[in-house]
Formats: sequence, C-alpha cells, structure tokens
Amino acid sequence: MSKFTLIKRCGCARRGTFETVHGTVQTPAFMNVATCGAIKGAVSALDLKEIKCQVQLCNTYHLHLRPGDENVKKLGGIHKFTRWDGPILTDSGGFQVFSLAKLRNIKEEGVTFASHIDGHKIFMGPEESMRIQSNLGSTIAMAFDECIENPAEYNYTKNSCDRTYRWLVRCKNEMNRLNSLEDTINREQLLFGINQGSTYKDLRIEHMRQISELDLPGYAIGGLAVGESTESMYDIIETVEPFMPTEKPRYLMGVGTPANILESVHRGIDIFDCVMPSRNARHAHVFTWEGCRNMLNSKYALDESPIDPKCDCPVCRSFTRAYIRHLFKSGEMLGMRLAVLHNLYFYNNLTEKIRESLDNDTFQQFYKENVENLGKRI
RNA sequence: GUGGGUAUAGCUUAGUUGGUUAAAGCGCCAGUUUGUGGCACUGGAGACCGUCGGUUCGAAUCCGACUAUCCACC
Repeated sequence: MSKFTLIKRCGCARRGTFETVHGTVQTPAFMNVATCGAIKGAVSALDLKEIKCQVQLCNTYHLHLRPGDENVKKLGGIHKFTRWDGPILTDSGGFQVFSLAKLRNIKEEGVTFASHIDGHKIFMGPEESMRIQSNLGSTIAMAFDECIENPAEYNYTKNSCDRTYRWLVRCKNEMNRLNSLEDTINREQLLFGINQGSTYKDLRIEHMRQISELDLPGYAIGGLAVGESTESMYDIIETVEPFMPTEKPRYLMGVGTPANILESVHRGIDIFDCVMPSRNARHAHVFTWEGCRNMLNSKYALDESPIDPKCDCPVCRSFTRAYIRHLFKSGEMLGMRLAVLHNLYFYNNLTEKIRESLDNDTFQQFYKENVENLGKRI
C-alpha cells in the first residue's frame, strides 16, 4: 500500500515522501509528461535519471487509442513497455474530452466523443477509464472527471461537480474490483480524486469536502489554468487547501510555469505536471534561474555560454547557446531534444531545490530570492 | 555573331484590358504556448518593380535604347 509522510511544513508549504510499489516520490515533485509513453522530443527512459525525473505521467486516452491498453497489458504493462520502472501516473482522459474532442456528448453514464486520430466515436465513462488505466498498470490512476473551461456558468458548474462526484464513487468501486482480480498488472493501483468547481469558492469547498470523505490515497485540484487569471488560480488554491486532507498528497493538475510551481508550493501543493517545459522546449523556449529565454533570438548566434550558467544539467555542461540556436535554425531534432532535456531537468531541479530549502528551514528565503526572476523573460 | 525569352523583397514567384498605401511562400526579426492533436500559432521589418529615356492626366504593366541573364542556331 501507499504511504504519504509529511516531514516538514513551512507555512502552508509541505515537504513529504510518498511511498508506492514503484518507489518513493520526494515531494514537492514535478511529473514529467510522456503522453503517449514517451516524452516528446526524443527522450526515453534511458534519459530520465540524468534529468532527475521522479515520476512519469502517461495518458489514458492516447494509449487507449494507440497502441491500445489491452495491447499494453499483453506487453506486460506500461512500466515494462516504456522501460521506466519508477512511479507512473496516468491521466484519466477526462481532460482530453474537454481539450481535444470537438464533438462530445456528456451524459450520466459517461462521454461520447470523436477520436482526434480518425474521428471514430469513442465512449468513455468512469468504469472504462478505470479499466484502461488498470490495463496500463500505472502506479496512480486519476479519476474520470469533467474539466470545465473558465469562465463557467454557476448552475452548469454545480451540476457538473455533482456528476463528477458520482463518477468518482463509480471510479472507486471499479478500481477496487479491478485491484481484486488476479490477472491485474498492478493490484495496488492508487486512485486520486479530483476537485472541480471552476472559480466558485462555495462549489470548490463543497466538492472538496465530498470527495475527501471517500478517503482516497491522494487528491488533485483540477480545472485550473484553463482560462482564469493567475491571481484567480492562486485564490482558488488558497480557498480549497484548508479542506484538503493533510495526510494525503496534493496534486495541482496541469500547472505550470516555474513561478506558478513555487507560488503553489507556498500555498500547500505537493505534486505538479505540465506540458510547458517540453512544449516550450520544442519551440526553443528554455527556462533558467534568470528567467525564460528564446534560443532563436539572434543575440545568441555567437554566444558561447551554456543555456543557464547556474545549471548543471548534461546539456549545460556540454553545449553552447550558439550551437543550440544553430540546431533550431537548421531544424535539427537534436535542438529539441537538448532543450527538452534542459527544461525538464530545470523543473526537476527546481522542485529539488524547493525540497532542500524546506529541509533546511530556508523555504521563505528561497521563495523571496527566486519568485521574481523565475517569471522574467530575458 | 544572329534570333528569341526573362528582369518585381535576401530567395522563388503573383500582379487581371495602364488606375490610389505592388501580393504570397520561404528566409530574416520578435512574441505566444499551463491534466500535449510533435516541428505549431500570431505579429513585424523588408521592393522607389534591371538602368536611362519616351507615350499618357496616370506606367511594374505600352514603346525605344542600354545592361545582365537564359535558350536555340551559326
């Protein structure tokens, strides 16, 4: 079974460990996004230790379409398939229904929507999502929820939250059933619940209260960074945080920038994931301790310094800005790969530095020294 | 040397019967990306239309000469 241990606190900020069957996660932690079982930018499991990755995130919806979750199960599960033996969290597919599917029809049983690959109709509900995630055999399965774009109407949000709660109960029951079956790959698969409620504080709190009673191994805040302002996002975190179980890990889904992560740890979040480090890297935007750089800028054409002089990642130890700019300008895949490796290392290193500051009781100082620079563009 | 074609942004080209601030793609410059539809999206700069002269109220567009370049022939 899993065990979350709170080691230290500094204000709302928390330092913890989360033990799972696939290893222990030191929190605060950033999860490296590998949607289709691979981090985009030609990064494999062979690279993950080099960039200090603790947890990988894979996607239920994408792997269900290709190569098919039943095939992954036949191949021994997502860990054996991708050769990453550490913890893996699978996203439930709820967000993809919201973000990719143009045609969608939401009912009590679940959602019917069109595949982004060939347009064929797919039905997914709580049970389907749990079965797929069980076939994948991830460490942590996420609840099948509805993610609503902000701003949202109050009544729609309220009804949606009620339904997401009913779906969560169904997820829990199905997960328990699947974990009891003998041929299940990971019979200790963990289910995390997801808080929704748009920007309505009363709905957020009520929903958080409801789902915390189900006593799940972890809880996420969903439906943020989907259209609302940054201030509003922080406001919602501060609103919900007091109602999140203290002894369970807290995951802020899909967030965010380095500054967002620091601000959210400051407000009591333990785990993050975001496509930003890898997607931005593919477009030549790299993160540094001084701020974000665009490696395409002509000012780097003859710059022989590393991406970030303060970074000791494999890329910064070997390559110059001029070379990386040249690779991007020439359309060489290596440019993307190096930028992705650097950015993911930067995120993993950022959370490591946050953990160290919590261990040393210097988190407040770390926060003040870095929060401004991390948000800069240089 | 003779005949013919072409000459518009850094590059490749579009410009309708002459009619206001000459258009596009690539390249260049910059910006955007938050539970990932993998090389994306948005914006900007940049041409006195080969040169000189003519016709016309008005020329990238019509005429002439020159220059450059390509093709064919001797």
